[in-house]
Formats: sequence, structure tokens, C-alpha cells
Amino acid sequence: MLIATIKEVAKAAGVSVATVSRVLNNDRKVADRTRVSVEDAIQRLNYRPNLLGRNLRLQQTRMILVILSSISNNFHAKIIRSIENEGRLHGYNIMLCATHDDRKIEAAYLELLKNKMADGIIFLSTTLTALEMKELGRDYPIIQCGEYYEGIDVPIVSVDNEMAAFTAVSHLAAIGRKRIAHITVSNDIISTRLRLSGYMRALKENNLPYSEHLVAYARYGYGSAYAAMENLLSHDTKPDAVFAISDRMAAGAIKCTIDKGLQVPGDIAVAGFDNTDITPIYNPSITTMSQSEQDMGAAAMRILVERIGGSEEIPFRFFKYSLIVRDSTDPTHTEQ
Amino acid sequence: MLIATIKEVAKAAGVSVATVSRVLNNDRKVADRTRVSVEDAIQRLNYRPNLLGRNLRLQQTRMILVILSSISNNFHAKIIRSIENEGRLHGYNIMLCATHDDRKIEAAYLELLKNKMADGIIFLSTTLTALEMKELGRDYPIIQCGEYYEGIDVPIVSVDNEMAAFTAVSHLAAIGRKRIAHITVSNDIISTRLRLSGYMRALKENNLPYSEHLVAYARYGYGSAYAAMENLLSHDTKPDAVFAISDRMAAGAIKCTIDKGLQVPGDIAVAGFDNTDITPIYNPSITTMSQSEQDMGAAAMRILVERIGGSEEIPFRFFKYSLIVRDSTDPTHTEQ
DNA sequence: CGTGACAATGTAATCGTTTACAAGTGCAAC
DNA sequence: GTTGCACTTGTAAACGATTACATTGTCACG
Repeated sequence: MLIATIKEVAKAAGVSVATVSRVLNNDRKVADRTRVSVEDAIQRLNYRPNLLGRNLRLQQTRMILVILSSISNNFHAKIIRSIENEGRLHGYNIMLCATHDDRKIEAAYLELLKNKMADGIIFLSTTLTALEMKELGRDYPIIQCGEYYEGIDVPIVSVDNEMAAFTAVSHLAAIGRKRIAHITVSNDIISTRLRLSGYMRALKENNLPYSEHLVAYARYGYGSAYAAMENLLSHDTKPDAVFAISDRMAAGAIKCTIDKGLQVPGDIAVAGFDNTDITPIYNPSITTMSQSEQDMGAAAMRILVERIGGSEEIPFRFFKYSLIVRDSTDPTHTEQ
Repeated sequence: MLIATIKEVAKAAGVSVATVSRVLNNDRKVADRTRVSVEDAIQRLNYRPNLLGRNLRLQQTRMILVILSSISNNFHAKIIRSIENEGRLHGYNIMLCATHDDRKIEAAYLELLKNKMADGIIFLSTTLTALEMKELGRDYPIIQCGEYYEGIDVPIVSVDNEMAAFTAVSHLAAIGRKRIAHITVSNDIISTRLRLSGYMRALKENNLPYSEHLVAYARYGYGSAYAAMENLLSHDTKPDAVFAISDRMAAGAIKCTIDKGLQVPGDIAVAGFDNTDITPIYNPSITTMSQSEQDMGAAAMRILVERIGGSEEIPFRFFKYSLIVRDSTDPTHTEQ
């Protein structure tokens, strides 16, 4: 059954298209009798406004794209949920765009923004360079959430990764660990870099030894973290704690440790980052850093809406983080 | 910097908008000299075609929506990946729409289809009733993937859940388990129902006892599965194996078992379903049923494209599944 | 030189809306 | 009876593209 157009509704109701449009948009200057007959025609014809026509005319789409690398990275789940809620409050549809870190794929989604099929973008991650992002931000409403480039005039909502990492490692020191290792990723993403600095600073302030043997590089995968942990365990002086850059990598490290016949946290305490939903489930449950996903998502969306509305402000906001202690560092903790 | 329109490009190049459009669409009948000067103007003005205008005219959007309940259900990750790849091959943009099982939210996304801002929908899950889905399918190109209603004239791509569950439970029987329990969800989703039948049939064909004490109901969450397992363990005769309807619930069951001081798989073997990425990572790694996500996603997309193209066929396709044995049922297995 | 074919380009309708402006009606006030 | 106003409604111009059709120019051929 083909969809009716406003013209057909107008004819059916015996009025002009303008009147139909007024009814649709709740324009108050429509006589009750007319309104009823138009509404009746709309019903009968099963009419639905064509958004392409409407949006073309209104020069907006009320669609927001959320760019992320992959949906299986469920650190993003809560943030996205919050973005969606806040978006709906403002009358926007949220569409998730998974790029799998492929520049071509990301480019295709950016086209949608540039070519007016979306009103704005929230970046949870990106393959763009800082310069590219800067240029994009000059012409279109965008915002960075979580990961970000600094100084490119694009709003930022994130967490203080350096302080959060510092806090996590200080926790490991506080439970008496002396040789604290770090499993990270070799890229130049800001959160990675800052977590490394936080780790280093915590070692220093707690008078703990640092050596390059204590830092292992992996890719994001679980298996890769497993290998990195094997590497850490291969040295003569083994670490007694590990701070991994992500929960998934923490899980890999734990699995490896246990496979080698060592205890977690007995022999080696392990902490992760992000408080993903695997952390309470894992065996043992994983100590981690939680970000204020809810606040971050809502803030990102609000700021974006402002920008779409024409605001020139470029806010830079850090949100709270918190340490969540679980079995992988302290089996005696009392969980909520 | 405001975006130029085709009119401005035409003026800048000293031609008509028709010619610019021909250049954009690689229409062959454009003189080389003209083409160059138009391309030059496009460059200079940083022109990008407005998709609202184009799509309005062409009566299409080349956007496909994928409806799912939540992105943290990463069973869907591989399917989605495959949908995306296949979609790109056909020139479609894929947008993910998380409904969180909220009818209102889902309705909003459906509006986009009904109101011509998308060309089709792939349902990975839905809050629609069978009747609603049927009616939607009468007017718009849609397809069900994974979960589905039968007999509503909407194409289906899925896996034979009954046989897959049968296979999983038969595996537990084959390793010598006698009292095999089932953790499931109380809803009337088809995959749930079929997995329960498969479980029952496997018990019967292996001459194993069935009792209602062997079936525990939970919600989807990990914690809920944990509680269901506690429940199963509270009876005098404990099960020696559990088949859970999802990997996440299997993880909950394992955690509970271990917390009670029992061994997995020593005392209780546990199998899950979906081969989500937690399964190899978990401790112990989890035996599970893998679906042919890649084939399913690609098939769903292809069938949808056919439908958009006007095909009246209503295919119903089952894809292969396979048992993946891991430590949670058989520590002696040799993994790939 | 006249004719026809073909290539390159322009003109204008169209897609489905919204909305500024014009126009019509009825009524109260003078 | 005119005037002015409020209220409803219609007319038509956008929004930015595509494309059928018309037009123009060039050239080969008789």
C-alpha cells in the first residue's frame, strides 16, 4: 500500500496543503471543523509526512550520529544509553555508527553529516587526525566524548584519566604491592598516554621501583593481553600487581596468571579500567575504575544540542571517576 | 563556512544546474572542458550535494536501520559486522538503533522507516507483536534475523535453535552427566522456547530424568542467573550439569557454583549459547553453541536489498550452528 | 546548400514539505 | 454603511537535488 502525500490528504479533506500542514504542526489557527476533517482524512489515507520533504524544507534532520569503533567495546554501553536518553529529551534520534577503526567506513558516516543527513556527531572514538577533526569542527556541530584531541576547538567531555590511573595504582600500593606492572596499548590515544603517566606518577609518589620491564604492550584483544602477561611473568622478578588499561585486558592478564598456577590476588593483584559489565561477573571479580558514564553522555548530548543551536562555546569538562574494589585486588572488600 | 548549493556551483562554473548534476552523477554526455570547470568550481566552493534534496527526488535514502535491544548484548556484534559489510557492498549505510526493549523508543525508529528516512529495517529483536510486525511487513521492506515470528510473511534468517540446544545438551550427556539442568528466561521469545524443547528432547533421547526442579527461570542478567543457580543448588539432589540459554547466564551459573565451593566442570559442567567473546576469556572458558553469524548477517542484508528492490519472495533460512567445547565442560579438549 | 544525426547544454517540472503573504469572511464599532 | 480587525484559509515560493524534454551547434553527406 503506497503512502499518501500531503496533497492527496488535502484533496480528500477538501482543503489546501497549507491547511493540512497546519494541522500536522498543531498550528492553532485552524477551525475545529476543518481540523477534524483533515485528521479524518489523515487516518483514512494512513498518511505519514515524508521527512525528506520536511527536513529539506526545515534544513534539519533531528538525527545525531554516535561514532564508535565497535559495539563490542561495552565500556560505551552506559554512555550511549545516557546519550540516547538525553537526545530523546531534545527530540533527536540517535543512530550508532560502528567504524571498526576503518577510515573509509568512518568517512562514509561523516558524509552523512556533511551532506545534511544528520545534524551532529558525538565521537566516542575516531580515526581522524587532530587536524581533520579540527576542520570538521569548524564547519559542523561535533563533540568528543571520552577520547579526545586537545586544542582543536572541539568540545570535550571526558574523565581525568591521569588522576584515575593514579588512583588505581595507588590502591595497589595501598594494599601493599611493591612491583606494580602496567599493561597498555601502543598507540597515541590520549587516554592511553594519560593512564601511563598516572601509573608512573603513582609509582614515584609511593616510592615504588619503575623499570621498563614492568610495562607490557598489547593490542586491545584479550589474547594479546594474555601474551603480554606471559611476557611480564617471564622475567626473573615477577610483578605482584598489574594495572591494565582496560577491563578486558585485565581479564586476559588474570586468566594467564591463573593458567600459570598463580593466585589472583594472592600472588598477583590485578586492576582494570572502565567498569564494564564483565568485571563483576568475572572470576575473580575485577577491581576497576568507574567513570561517570551517565553524566558524561548527558553532558555530551546537551553540549552538542547547544552547538547545533548555534552556540560558539567550546566547553572542556572532566567528570568524576571512582575506584571499585573487587576480588581481583581485595577479596575482603564489601561490595555494594 | 556555509555549504554551497548546486546553484552556486552552477553559477561559479558558468553552467546550468543540470550540467553540474550530470558531472556529479558521472553522466557521460558532458564535454571534458565543461566537466573540468565544474569540478574546479566544486572544489573551490567545497560543495557537497545535499542528500535531503537528492533523496527526496530519488525517493530513497540508502540507509538501513538495524533494530536491537541493546548493544551490550554482544552476541550481536558479529552479525552486525557482517550486516554492515554486506550493506556497504550494496551502497547502504547501516545505522544501529538500540531500543532497550522500550516500545516507545522502538516506535520512534520505526517512524523513520515509515516516514521515508530509511529504506529498510533488519530486526535483531523487537517489542512489536506478531500482528504489528506482520502489518509493518506488508507496507515496508523488513526482515527478521535471529529472533523471529513465524507465519507473518516477513523473511527470516536464523539458526535451528531446537537442534542447537539438543546438540549442546547431548554433549553434556556424552561426557557422562546424568542430571542436566536448564537455566532459561520466562518469556515467549521463539529462541527461548525452542531451546527449551531441544533440551527436553535431548533428555528424553538420552534417557535422562526430567523434573521441573531442573529448570530455573531468570531474567537476562548475570546476577539473575546467579540466583537461579543458587536455586538449583538448593535442592537435595543437585544437578551435575547446566545448559544455560546464554553465555552471560552460563557465566553467572559458574560464578555461583564456584562461590559455593564446587568445581566447574568437576562437580558441575556448564554450557552456554552464542559464543560471545566472553566465553574464551572466562575462567574457566565456557563451552557454547556458535551460530553462523557471518552468513546470517550477510544473508539478512541481501534478502533485505532484494525486498527493497521489489522482490515479493519471503525466504526462511536456517544457518549452521556448531558446538564449541571448552573448559567448562571438558578441560581436556584441544582448542584451536 | 540543405538535411539529418548527434553531442552538449539548458529549461523547467518534480519530489513533499513549510510558511510568508494575500485574500476572504464575519462581525463589532462608529 | 463603512471601516477595521480577527480569524481562517489559500496561493505560491522556497528547500536542493534529478531528469525528461527542448534547444543549440557542429559536422558529414548528398
